[in-house]
Amino acid sequence: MPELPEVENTCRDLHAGLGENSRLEKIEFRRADLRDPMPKKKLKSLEGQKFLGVARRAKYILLKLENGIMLSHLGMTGQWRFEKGPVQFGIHDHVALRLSEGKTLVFRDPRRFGVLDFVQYEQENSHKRLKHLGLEPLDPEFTAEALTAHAKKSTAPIKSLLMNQEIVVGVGNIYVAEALFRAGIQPRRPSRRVKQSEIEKLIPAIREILQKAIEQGGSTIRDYRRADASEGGFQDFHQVYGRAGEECRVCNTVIRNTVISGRSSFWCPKCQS
DNA sequence: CGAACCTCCTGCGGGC
DNA sequence: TGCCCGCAGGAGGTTC
Repeated sequence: MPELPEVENTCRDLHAGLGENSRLEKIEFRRADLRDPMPKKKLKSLEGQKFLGVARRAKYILLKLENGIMLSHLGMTGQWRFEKGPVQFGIHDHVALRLSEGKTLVFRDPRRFGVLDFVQYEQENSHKRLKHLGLEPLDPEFTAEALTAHAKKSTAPIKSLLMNQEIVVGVGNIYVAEALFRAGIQPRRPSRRVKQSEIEKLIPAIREILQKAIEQGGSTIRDYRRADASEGGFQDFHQVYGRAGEECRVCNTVIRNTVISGRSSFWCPKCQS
């Protein structure tokens, strides 16, 4: 489900909902594993500690407490939500963080592709889930030069290159489609054959799409919800994702869906070459 | 080695 | 109406 804009909004919601002085009173596990077994003991060691902040790295959420970091990934259907007072748990509510003032933060994840892990402060860059991550697309280090260096030596379709989290993070199946449309590049083009001038368009295209999506609260296709259970709004701005068979809003050509590495890939045959 | 494929899991929408 | 199939926003492991 969630790509950078959805994770970023989740982080902002968590930051706002936790406020200045929230404390983790208790963590309750309603099952033992998500994608992997959760490190119960290590996470329980965070009980009693204050939340110091919320950060995002790639599609990971870092809940920073006094003596360690709770790392979460939403997978396809993960969701954090705040509850006040007694909680009516659903079957897919797997973890509950009991906070001060009778508030609870609930992690729900029907497909259980999500992750909840523990990271020590010294391991922020060396933890196994964080150490292989590539550039943040909204950071200035994500440049045409940097992307070209990878593109030149890759035969993979440009779409796959952009979704490779070891190269650039946060871009998933929705936003790669939208960014390639904006840059006028076919998703199947071999990376090494994408011209320098096109890469130079791609960088701002990715940034602009992600920024706009963040501003709109992300895309709600099915499961994604903000921490207050409201929906995102960027799905209304999708130019190609999920629009196979419909007309391109720019040139009226019928949008196509091609399978690349087993994933749906939406594009306009006229606007993208 | 890189790239494609497979897998984990549940729910839902479309087609019959 | 009801059942079955295919597909879904991720990503790590396996295979070729």
